Amino acid sequence: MENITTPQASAKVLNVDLQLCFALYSASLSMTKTYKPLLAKLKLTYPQYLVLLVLWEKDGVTVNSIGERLFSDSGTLTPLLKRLEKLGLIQRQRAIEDERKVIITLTEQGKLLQSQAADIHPQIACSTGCTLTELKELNSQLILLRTSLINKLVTP
Amino acid sequence: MENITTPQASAKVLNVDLQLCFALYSASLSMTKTYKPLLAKLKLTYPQYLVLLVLWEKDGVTVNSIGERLFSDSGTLTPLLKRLEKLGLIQRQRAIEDERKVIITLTEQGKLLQSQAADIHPQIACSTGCTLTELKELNSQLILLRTSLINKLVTP
DNA sequence: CACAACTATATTGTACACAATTTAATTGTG
DNA sequence: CACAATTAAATTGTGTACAATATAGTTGTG
Repeated sequence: MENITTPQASAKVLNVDLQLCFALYSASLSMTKTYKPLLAKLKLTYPQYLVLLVLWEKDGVTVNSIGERLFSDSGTLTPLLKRLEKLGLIQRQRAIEDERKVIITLTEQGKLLQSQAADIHPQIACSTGCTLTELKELNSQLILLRTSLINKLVTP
Repeated sequence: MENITTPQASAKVLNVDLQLCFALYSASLSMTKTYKPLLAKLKLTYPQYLVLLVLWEKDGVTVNSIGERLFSDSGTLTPLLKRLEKLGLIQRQRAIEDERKVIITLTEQGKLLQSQAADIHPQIACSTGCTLTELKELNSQLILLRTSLINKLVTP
């Protein structure tokens, strides 16, 4: 029977390698580093790539809807989207029916990038050293975890 | 039999929710957000907390050794450590035997913080909605993933 | 229709993350 | 011992992440 209040147990719990948070954090950063050289060929950063993934699915959407999809807000997205605009990949224009909204649309160049990006995912999947089944399993576990954490945040 | 080259399969693979990278990224950000209010009470950020976890295990170490442990470099650590110094939690001093090295030592205040931080991990574990077994399992899967990714980075 | 409340995005400021470069100290070689 | 190569940190510059605030447009209510 473990007693969490003993100094030994407390030290264990404070060991960085035993904390899921750190595994998550370092694995996420490693993943970003793995993407970096592949995305550099397309002159994209990893968060920019995520935004494009969302837009390739469906564009002509608001900043907010991208933010909901990616769990980020305008403070992050506005400058990021301006960089994508400067790269000529998207267009930003105020909605006519509600000028508070900014509609993000892919340019032809932005649409064309999709086919070039298609190579990336399989290469990453290979770098993980996991089988497709393992990847799917880990993916759904992480989504469950994320959902729990977010729910605890909203209603603590 | 799946053929990855069909437009359908390609669209699937480009769906952001199906990509492990995004699950990892968003779960990691959610985790950081969960820690934020708890760490705010100690006036710490999440990366600062990670550095302290390493130091609580063993202090009197170089910047580099902290970096190896946390997979980060001096560009990130130098300013972070200066902030911890300003908070009075650590001391930074050049090693006598090799003045290129900077030795990081916990102050008394920095050591005292450990007991206050002990509450945090159990609270996070609770927010994940996972059992201890599930947490350990996910943790080791993520460490394996990280190792694979880093190995592929070094020797591509 | 005036006007408060709300909504969508933008801006500002702090703190990473990380590549690239610089600085200073140390080590290996002739 | 001189000096090139190496090493450890620090610095610089770009790109997020995110809280807090500001701005501008819209909607609901009397």
